[in-house]
Amino acid sequence: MAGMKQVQRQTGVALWRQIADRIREAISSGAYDETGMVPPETVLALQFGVNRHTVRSALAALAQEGIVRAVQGRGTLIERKERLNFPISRRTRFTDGLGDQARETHSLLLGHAEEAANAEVARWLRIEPGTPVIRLETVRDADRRPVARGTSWFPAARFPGLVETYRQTESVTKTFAALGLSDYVRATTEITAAHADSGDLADLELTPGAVLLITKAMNTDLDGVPVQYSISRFAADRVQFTIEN
Amino acid sequence: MAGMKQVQRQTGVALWRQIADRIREAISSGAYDETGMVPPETVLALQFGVNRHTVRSALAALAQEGIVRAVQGRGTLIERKERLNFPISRRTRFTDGLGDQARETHSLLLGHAEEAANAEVARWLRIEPGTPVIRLETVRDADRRPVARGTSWFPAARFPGLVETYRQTESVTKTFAALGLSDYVRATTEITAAHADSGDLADLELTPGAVLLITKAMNTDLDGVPVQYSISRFAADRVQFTIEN
DNA sequence: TCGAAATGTCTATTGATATAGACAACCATA
DNA sequence: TATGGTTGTCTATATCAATAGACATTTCGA
Repeated sequence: MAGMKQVQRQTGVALWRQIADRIREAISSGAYDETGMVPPETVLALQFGVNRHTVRSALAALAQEGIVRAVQGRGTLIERKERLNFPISRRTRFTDGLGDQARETHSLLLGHAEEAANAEVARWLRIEPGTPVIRLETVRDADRRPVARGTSWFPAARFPGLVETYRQTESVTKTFAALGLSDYVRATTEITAAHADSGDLADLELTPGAVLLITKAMNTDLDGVPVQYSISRFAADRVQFTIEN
Repeated sequence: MAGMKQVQRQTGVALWRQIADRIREAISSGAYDETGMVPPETVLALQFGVNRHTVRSALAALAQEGIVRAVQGRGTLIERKERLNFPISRRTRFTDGLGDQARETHSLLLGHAEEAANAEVARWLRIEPGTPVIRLETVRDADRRPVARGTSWFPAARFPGLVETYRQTESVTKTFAALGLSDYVRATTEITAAHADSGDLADLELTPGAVLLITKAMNTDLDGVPVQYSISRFAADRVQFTIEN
């Protein structure tokens, strides 16, 4: 069964990085749950058909991410393996959706602006291009680990003081409530995937080549009037989405 | 504005591949729609802060994928930029969902087997582990381009002759209809993202490091009894999902 | 306490990646 | 048809990625 877990050569992605990605995936899928450890370097080298030093480079990268910890004489221990689940439904809310999956969640406001809606934002919010909108740039953490970074736009006229309220509540739901919108629903969600860009790498503490799940979502009030359009970029190795119909 | 589009060095992902991924993304987002061409190599080299030869490696990779075509003396033309949209709803069907986005769709049956349900399949189909199930391995094309590869499981007792029917109809919906199940609904969809593995690279004609959207989906009959569980792996640069609530 | 098994460190060599510069070939158009 | 702008090709060099082998160090159990 040697060489079963194949890697590709000469493709612009270093073998050690491909192997790191495979092991990370294997860890989060529970493949090593019995021992709580990654197989020995020599075994992995045999499985992937590469030199032991190449495996060591991969494990060093995972150690850097805090996923594993090597102990001389014992082996390489798994430190962390969770993947958060986000339900997507008419009632989708970021923090509530996490439920008891995280003990602690935070939303850090990176920046904000009041600006004129561009064509895309105007289309989603169903307003005229050029209408004033408020833009928020946020990073969301769960248990001190960044999970997603996002940009949200809101019609400016409807939500005066939104920025300050959001900064205090760290919650869109609470901000809406404080500004007189007691309930809202998720109308549309688009999901794509892509590689992380340099901004993602910094904000989400990722390594290049990392995979993102990207959502474009629109929320409306109970009359169907759009109140929020947001683009969120999730670290794909930390989350999954669930849709119940 | 030089060096605006940043790339990361010494991270196991070659610069030319990072740049290829960025340009691919820029193309599909319509950034170069005005000219129908990629900017000149010297301009890209300046933007990314790399040598022109490095940009050429990236463009060569995109040409290999059929996304661009370089013409000496003129520039590098964009050949293809589409991204298919898959609506996910209670009525989700693969081929119908594509609507008029593709002129021609195919489903190639790679393999099939009758086997005992493992723990995961049993849980999703709500049957006892060990119950006989039929497994289908398929690759789906749209306009001659592979879009997704998938594995589906069906309760064997309920659908005798399923394999032969599917091979003829190339459609789950038509197969169900032929076997007496006139209608069904999508109950649950889980979405994750990951890097392509070696099987994906071959079946979907991808290059290593490519990004996949992965769905685990369960369909039921109108009484809520599971009739199909499937894991599908979509080439992320060719598709997006839309959820309407 | 010895030995097996595991990670840590070092040297050396080869091939892929990236930079640098120069010039050829080709296209559109003024 | 001359020119500027573009892609194509070649040489040379430095650095990173990967292989190979040897041996040290640590842990754990027989």
